[in-house]
Amino acid sequence: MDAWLPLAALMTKLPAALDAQLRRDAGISHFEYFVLAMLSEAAEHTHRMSALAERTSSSLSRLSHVVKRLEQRGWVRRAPCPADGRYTNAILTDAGWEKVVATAPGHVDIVRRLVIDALTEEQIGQLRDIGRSIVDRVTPALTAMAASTGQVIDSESEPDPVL
Amino acid sequence: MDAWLPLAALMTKLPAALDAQLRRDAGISHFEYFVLAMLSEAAEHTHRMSALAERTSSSLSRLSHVVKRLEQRGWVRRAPCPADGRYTNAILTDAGWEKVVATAPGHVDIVRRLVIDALTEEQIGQLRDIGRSIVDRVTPALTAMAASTGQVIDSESEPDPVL
DNA sequence: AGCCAAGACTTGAAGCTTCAAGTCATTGAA
DNA sequence: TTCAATGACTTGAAGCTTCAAGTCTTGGCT
Repeated sequence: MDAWLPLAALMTKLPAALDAQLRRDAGISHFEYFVLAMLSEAAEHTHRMSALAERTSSSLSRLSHVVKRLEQRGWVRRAPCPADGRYTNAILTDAGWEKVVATAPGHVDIVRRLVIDALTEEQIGQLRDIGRSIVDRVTPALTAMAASTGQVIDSESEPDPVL
Repeated sequence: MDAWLPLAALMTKLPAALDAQLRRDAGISHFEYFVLAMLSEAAEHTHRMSALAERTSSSLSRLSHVVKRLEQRGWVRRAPCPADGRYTNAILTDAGWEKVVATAPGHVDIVRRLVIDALTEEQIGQLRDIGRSIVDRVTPALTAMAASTGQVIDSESEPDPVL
């Protein structure tokens, strides 16, 4: 409880703060920014939708809706993958690149102020390790739960550490 | 970046995992559970709406909508505060109490498995301190941003550490 | 060749959150 | 006393996410 309550508070408040800054200063949500940022780092400013969903930890459905909105705003365009027509590529436009360049400094600044500056050098290292450990547990659990909708966890007979 | 990326991943995936477990096993969202849990810990199983919003880190509007749904499901009821008619009390019903009692073990179990068991004793202590430090920074920043909608952060002329 | 199964999205509807107004009770000033 | 002003919600609409189907392409089987 001692450690869980602060973490629970963190998980609700920090995303809210990041969202508020981006919405106020750039008119986009944190998730929209994150999608643009991931595309800006990709080779050719291009990503398959499924790979982008993976990188942004989102469902394909959510990503599809968001990319449609970003497309309407002129920051992204979509094209079927020339090599394999089953895939769709999301491509950052020039306007999209400029949006990222204009928006990134303010975002980086608030992350630094709210997270990095709140901690000592030592704590930053601890946070990295703790974050990785938890994410490594959560990721397979999330996959397992998506696969077993409607079932109840049986912690007695199921020694699998995943859940 | 080293520490930020794991934290960003944590903030999207851990809430998703908790939500999935509660939705699957109890048919409620994590936020709905949290509201019921806070009420179950309160004296008389009662809280003013504004105090409950504070404790759950949510807006009054969001809480109002959620409590309405919980009321429709019979787990909560609302009554104006006898002492001061401006306030509204949210009160956990007997059925609501039973819902919490039935739901808590599964939720506690998954938090333990995903968070606590992923860490050493030492890391749990570190996480508590890190979480508190960040939340202490984020909370006033969030308040400040709510108050200054539409304005741009000026990091040069504004030495205030809040943002 | 023809078909079917699998994978990769896309879409429409339903549910939840946010935003902007609106309502109601109480306090304080004229 | 009367009447803003404040504070505490509540509500309806708009926007975003999730869920369940539906579409389209490719690879493999016959």
